[in-house]
Amino acid sequence: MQLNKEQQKAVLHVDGPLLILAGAGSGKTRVLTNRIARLISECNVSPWNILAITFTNKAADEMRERIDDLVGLGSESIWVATFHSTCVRILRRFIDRIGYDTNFSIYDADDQKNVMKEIIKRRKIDTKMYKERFFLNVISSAKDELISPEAFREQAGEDFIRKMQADIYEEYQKTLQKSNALDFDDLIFLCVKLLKQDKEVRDYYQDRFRYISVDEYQDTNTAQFELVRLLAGKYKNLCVVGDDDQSIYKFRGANIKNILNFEKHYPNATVIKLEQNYRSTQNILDAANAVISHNMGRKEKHLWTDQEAGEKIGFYQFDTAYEEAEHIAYEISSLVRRNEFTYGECAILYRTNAQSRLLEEKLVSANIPYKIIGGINFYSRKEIKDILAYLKTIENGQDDLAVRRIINVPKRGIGATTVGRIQEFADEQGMSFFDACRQIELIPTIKKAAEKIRDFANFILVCRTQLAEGGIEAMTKYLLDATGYIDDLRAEHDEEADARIENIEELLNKITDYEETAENPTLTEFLDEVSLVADIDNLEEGQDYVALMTLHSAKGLEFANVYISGMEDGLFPSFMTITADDESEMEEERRLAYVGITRAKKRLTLTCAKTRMTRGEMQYNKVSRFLAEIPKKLLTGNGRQEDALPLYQQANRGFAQARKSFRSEDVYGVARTKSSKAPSNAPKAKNIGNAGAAGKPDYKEGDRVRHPKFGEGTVTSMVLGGRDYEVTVDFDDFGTKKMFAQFAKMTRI
DNA sequence: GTTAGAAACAATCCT
DNA sequence: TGTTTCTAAC
Repeated sequence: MQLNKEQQKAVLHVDGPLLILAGAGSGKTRVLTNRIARLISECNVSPWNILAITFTNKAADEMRERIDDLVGLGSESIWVATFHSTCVRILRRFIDRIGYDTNFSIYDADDQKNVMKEIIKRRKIDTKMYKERFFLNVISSAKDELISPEAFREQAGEDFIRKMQADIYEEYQKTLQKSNALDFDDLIFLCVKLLKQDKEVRDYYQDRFRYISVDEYQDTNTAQFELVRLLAGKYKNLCVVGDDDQSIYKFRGANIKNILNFEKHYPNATVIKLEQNYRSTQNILDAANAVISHNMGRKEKHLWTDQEAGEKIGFYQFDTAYEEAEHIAYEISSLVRRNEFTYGECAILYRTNAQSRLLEEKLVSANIPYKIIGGINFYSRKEIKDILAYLKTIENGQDDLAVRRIINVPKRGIGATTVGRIQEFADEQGMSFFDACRQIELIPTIKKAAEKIRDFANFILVCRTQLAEGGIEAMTKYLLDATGYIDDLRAEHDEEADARIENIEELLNKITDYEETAENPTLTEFLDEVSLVADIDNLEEGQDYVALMTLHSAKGLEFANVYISGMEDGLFPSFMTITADDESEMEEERRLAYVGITRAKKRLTLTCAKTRMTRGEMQYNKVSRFLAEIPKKLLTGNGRQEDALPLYQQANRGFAQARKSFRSEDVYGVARTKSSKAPSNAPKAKNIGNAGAAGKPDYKEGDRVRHPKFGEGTVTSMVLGGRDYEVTVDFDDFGTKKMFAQFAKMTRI
């Protein structure tokens, strides 16, 4: 495919700041990659001097691949990375210049919460009034805005609450520093601090990165803006790509002004608009344009396509969310059967992760292969976090949180009281928790547990030797063996434990894979990679399954056939948005709708339900107001736009209070009953996509089996059809179901 | 110190 | 409804 005029103009631009306003589906990645390739082949730029920043690893990998294809030899020295991994790489080299150790740990949301919990306990703050989340949010937005604890205190003045927040921010930051740990926001914040403070480091990177590109620029926050400004400070060969209409990350500090005011920040900037859409049909594009046109204060764009109108947009309304999910599953099933789409071409999008459950259930019973992107990250599962805490302890003994997590896992008879005493001693002496463990005989209050603690500390030291001698994989295997972690799980003999074992094996695979592919594998680097994976990174292309994800995760992706479910006022736009007295929040929500609609290439279906269970409560929602914004002639299906709040009433804020909400008992007059005893909270072992290798199932006709969703049942028939067994099971609580063995995660009992 | 069962609480969206 | 925290009993 040829580049169009505007695309060419962007590709040919070499020196000076460049802003590319790229509408949805306008081929921005092509432009970015082609421009970089040309810099090298035509303009004599060394690959070593090029930096390309993205937001997700997936985007980075994709860009890397495409650049590799274009550039060939030498492309490996181009620095293509996410904001966070870029900062980690810089900090791993130079952070010792600002008071941390270069083998710092990275704390995830869970770790942050634990740190905050302790601070709150120590300060005897009433958790009813102030929750951990509240303070963490305050701290996070402060860091996004590059406000240090000191600056925060200054700004607080005499305000009581602000002063309390300042105290907590300061203590939180001290705790992290003492553990030699950085949270996600620190990665950017401290990198900016380093570059600002240290001229030598700044000069080094400014000189190295002569050509910088930033993708999804509309999502940058103040800290990221500053980082880019510092890096590009010398040569100012900065190319940013973005679309203000797709700015959907205000809640994590994204500042839309970064893109809107680019020309002010970089006065001689060239601006290029990419307005031809190569992705969607005219109808889809018309709907997207109609919705987004209700926003004020955007950069005017005229997205157009030379594709034909295509199918109308489906709009379906159901009585319950149950039926909604059923319909989607049924439709996908028949479209695939008629060879109109493959599973891999279909995606189901929703506003909140919680909506995935129902959809999942219906896809399972319709035998549709699927993969849920997001929800619980693989690396935040209990068993994985345990093992990683061991690895972190081995890597960085100062990481108190990691040490305390595993000191009694598996059970070593070291309880909360003992841990408390060690911590107390460590605090008094100003040493780390692990160092206190190593000198346990100095702690007078500990007698009985002393030996156990000594054993634990010695064990960690042995692991360190193992690591040095045999590498990560060998050491981890030794560790699992010596602690009996897997044996303990195996002894539990239930499917939940089995799933955990599988997850650990998966982790081992990742370690092996890492050690085989990395140039110079180190435990630190492995832990970095693990800490920085996003859910969306797990979506593999070319796999034949339906993708389920939130609208946020879907940004940057495209699918031939897209469903947006839960198009209801109160869900999408969210209840929070409707009740907030801030029109800009509604605009952000509308941009999210725009992002969702523009994901579709050929076929788009919007669905909603009149009733929906949320947190055990029955909710009655109107049709989403965004549906009222789509011209009627573009729609087909049983949905009634009239059931949405009419446009002229949408400015009226009073109605939110009138929303009705009953407890389910009140509606049906029945108490809630316990359903089947199948543990629905069992960790989902592996997602369907990986299950392909499964051979013959270990059950046969007449066997009793257990299914994660449907509980126990009896196998009534098993037929080999196509490439997999078709199993029919008579479930005790759910009746008879027919499914493919490969996708039904059933075990014999 | 450990465990199970009950009570309390909670969800936007993400690197 | 699903998950975390609290409490009591071993």
